[in-house]
Amino acid sequence: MNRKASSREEWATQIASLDQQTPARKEPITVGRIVATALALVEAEGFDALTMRRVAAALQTGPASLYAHVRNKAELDDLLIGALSRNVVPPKPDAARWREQVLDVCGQLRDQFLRYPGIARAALSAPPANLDTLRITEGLLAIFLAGGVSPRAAAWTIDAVLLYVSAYTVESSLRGEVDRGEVLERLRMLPASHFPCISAHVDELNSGEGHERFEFAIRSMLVSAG
Amino acid sequence: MNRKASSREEWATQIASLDQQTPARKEPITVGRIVATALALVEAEGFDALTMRRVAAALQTGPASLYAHVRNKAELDDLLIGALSRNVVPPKPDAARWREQVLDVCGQLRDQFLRYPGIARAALSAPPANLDTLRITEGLLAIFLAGGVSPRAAAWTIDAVLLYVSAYTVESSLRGEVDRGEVLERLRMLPASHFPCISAHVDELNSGEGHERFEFAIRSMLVSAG
DNA sequence: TTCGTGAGTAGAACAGTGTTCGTGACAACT
DNA sequence: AGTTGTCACGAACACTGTTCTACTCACGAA
Repeated sequence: MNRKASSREEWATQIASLDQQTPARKEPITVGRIVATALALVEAEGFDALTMRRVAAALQTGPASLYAHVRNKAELDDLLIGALSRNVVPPKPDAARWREQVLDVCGQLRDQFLRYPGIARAALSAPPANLDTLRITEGLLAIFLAGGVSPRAAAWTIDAVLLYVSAYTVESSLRGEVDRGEVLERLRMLPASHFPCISAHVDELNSGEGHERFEFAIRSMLVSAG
Repeated sequence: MNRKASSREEWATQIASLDQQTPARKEPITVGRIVATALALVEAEGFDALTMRRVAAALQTGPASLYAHVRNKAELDDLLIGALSRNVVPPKPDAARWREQVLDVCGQLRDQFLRYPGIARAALSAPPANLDTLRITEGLLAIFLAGGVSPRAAAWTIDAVLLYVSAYTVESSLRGEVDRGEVLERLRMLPASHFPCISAHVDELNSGEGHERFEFAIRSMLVSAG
């Protein structure tokens, strides 16, 4: 009975394949296709929508099929931030304008993180030994050293800067959901008796268009070095 | 039949309550008890172990009971970082040593985050309008202003500093799991052909005992201000 | 040509997760 | 004494990541 049923199913699939001019063999699943569809999913619906089932469904298969190419979801996250880091191209070091070059690299990374909302959370959880992110570290280190910064200060500043970029983009990603004016309204409601400084400077606290705060923060980490 | 069965159960619970000298009425669930058990859970097993079911089980009840006091898990997270922020006490502003005071507040916050491993992730996702974290912002703002920093620079620097503390503690929390020597070993394996700067300064990249990197980063954000 | 063999493909299931529904019991006010 | 409303909570739903286990199928050897 079982064989008969399976032959019936096979028969049905053969009939169904008559409609497609392409051969019935489906395109094989590769790591590249998985990463590509995952990135598209995150770009469209955010990092929370990235589930193994969603990726598998987009590839017209079940979730189990992914585990032949990817060990974990953690590894998939890792691959994503790797693919994303590959889009960042560090400039050739120019000693005269090394601060601007650092700012440029950080801006590239920030834009990559913001393009895929919420993915920066994965970057914070990712192991620091990812080969593609190390390429960015290498590029930054070259810029710093060309700028005359001591190796130790360079290393520590790079660490701080990369950490800040991740944190900034994590926050910035979910600020998109919440209305920003809402925050300002709540700050205005604070009683001056308990929050004198905040009440007095609520406009300054909420100021900063675009990425002004971002560039301010990065620059402030660079002035001491060198 | 149903009534008979329920009366039987009631009879059984009455008999069971004979053993306890405390009255059968269980201690009521309150927000405070929920937060306290949640904090204990995070302190002992980390943020990933914090689930509604685990908290409910520790309170000897089902998960549904929590939702009468807490809207969401997100709100519970918020309450946790609020309770944790209440442990940070900003010093009375002293214009002469305002930088050290900022470092002190950041250190307090860092230690709180590290005491409850992984909870900093919740701090990054939390809305910025939390009343207890605003208390810290207020304290910092007072210190900055007393130190003669302009309101705008103060506001932006506070933002950057708090973001960095969260990111630092997030990373530091999971570095506890992975062996640190492992990272160093991987860095040593990098080919100097592709990673000349990293290979040349691998020791500097891995240096920094205790919270040296932390204090370096915070200080570097403060030198430009003022 | 026939027969394994081994890699790639998935369906089903498991142990979790956050959250909601509806029932039930208790305390307090009328 | 009766009613009301708040709190407690078992059961269930829709998810999540992950694994087990069959099953297909191209490819190389006898």
